[in-house]
Amino acid sequence: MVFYLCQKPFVEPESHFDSYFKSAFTVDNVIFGFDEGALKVLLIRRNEAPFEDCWALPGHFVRQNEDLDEAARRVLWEMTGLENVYLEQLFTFGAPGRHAYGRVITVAYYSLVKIADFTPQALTLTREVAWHDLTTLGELAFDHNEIIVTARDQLQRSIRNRPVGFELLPPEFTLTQLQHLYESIWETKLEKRNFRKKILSMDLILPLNRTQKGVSHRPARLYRFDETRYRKLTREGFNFEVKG
Amino acid sequence: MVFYLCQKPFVEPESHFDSYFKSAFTVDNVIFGFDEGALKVLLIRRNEAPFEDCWALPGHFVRQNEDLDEAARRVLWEMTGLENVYLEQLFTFGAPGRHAYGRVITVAYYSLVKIADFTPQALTLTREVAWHDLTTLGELAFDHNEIIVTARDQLQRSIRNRPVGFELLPPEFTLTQLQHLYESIWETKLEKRNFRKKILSMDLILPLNRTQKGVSHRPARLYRFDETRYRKLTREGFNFEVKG
DNA sequence: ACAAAAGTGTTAGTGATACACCCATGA
DNA sequence: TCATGGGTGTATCACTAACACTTTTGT
Repeated sequence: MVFYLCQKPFVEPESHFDSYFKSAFTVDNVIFGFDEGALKVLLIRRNEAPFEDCWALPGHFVRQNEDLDEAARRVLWEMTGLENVYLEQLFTFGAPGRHAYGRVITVAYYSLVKIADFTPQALTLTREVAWHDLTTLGELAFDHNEIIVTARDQLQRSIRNRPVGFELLPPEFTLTQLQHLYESIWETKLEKRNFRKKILSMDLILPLNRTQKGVSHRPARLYRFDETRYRKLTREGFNFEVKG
Repeated sequence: MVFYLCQKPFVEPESHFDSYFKSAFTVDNVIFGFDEGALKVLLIRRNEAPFEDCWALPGHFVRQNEDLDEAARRVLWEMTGLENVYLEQLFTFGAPGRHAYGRVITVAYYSLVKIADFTPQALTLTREVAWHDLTTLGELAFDHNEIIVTARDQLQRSIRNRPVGFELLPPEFTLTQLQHLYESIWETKLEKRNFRKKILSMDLILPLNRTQKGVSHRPARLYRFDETRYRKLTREGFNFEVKG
């Protein structure tokens, strides 16, 4: 038999704890977008040391009384102007020595956005903001290359069971665009007929009476994602799944 | 065209950063075990304020020059005597106010162990160590109940695609034990014949020429997990999957 | 009329589900 | 001999995978 006895703590720090309260933590945001058939990540060029002038993830220190999620949102907004972005916690990186000024661990967040919905702008602590193609990234500040690799792995896993792909596409898209999105994230080729059958059989994307404009071949039909229906099906136990 | 210019940082902290270096971080370990048909978690009774005498996850401060993974291993060992446990990072909890002595964020780790492999013992900072049934947990220190819920959700997801279940069972186990393990983690009932067919068709567990002892009914055959084969198949693109 | 991508149907095989009875052992 | 859980086979259905040709549009 186990007794649970759980009182409210005394607010009376003991002195031998003081030595632990000398660290800092930051948040770093990995924002993915998809454009011109390629996966992109939003980077900033730093305005301050260390790594001044280097490209880096938009990230900065968390304030003393700020929740982590809140800090991630604030920092993203302050550095790039992006607002109302759904950020998900990814992983925490805390190797000693990863920051030159002291012990700093960083909580990485990630998100998927539609590139057309935002016009990133260099604000605080930022010389420049730009979308970078994932396949041609150079060396970034701190351990940010490693963070991006982790985020990309996570993305590869998560598009399998959650319809996250739709978050990266414009509201109206063609099935071929969706297929290319999966192909570029997984770095594979998918079979057109089976992919379409699978996607359409879920009844999650609605055909519109509109088609692509300005292409020099047969224009493709446009579709949009039926989020309401997705939520309903999910409540009923439906499981989204696309195989690679 | 984007230029990447990424120099080594100067080690010259600027004074306006000082205010950020006043936080601490801890690691907390959620160690799951499985015994008597029920899922268990390893808890300690605390030896120091805050929450002295309360049950809590084995967790403590990370040292200044210690990697997070390393700290999790050390703390687990120091508090419970468990060694050589494979810990995986789970999530980071950082609500302001979660610790009475200042801003403390905690990186939670989790692991699955075979209960019989260890004899937990109360060491540093620990009055008592014990396995607790997950279904009858009382109120724990800090936000540890929330951390355990997160770990449990993660466990429910991860036993689907990784043969983690075998880590919780003794090296030799019966198929019914394995099925009960899945059932208690998912809180569902599975169909015996189909479960066995599915598991055996993967050729990952080897039948032994031994059976259960000391049961008052037909004794079940014992099996063991073929880890070598699992690694080989995984390299070849095989995907473990058990459906609920 | 040609180039370029859109769009579609069928078949064979594999895996999932649902279901009921006999077997081996200890008490 | 009875109670208890161990153990198996088959039929149906759903999904996956593999495959080639016709359609629509712009140039």
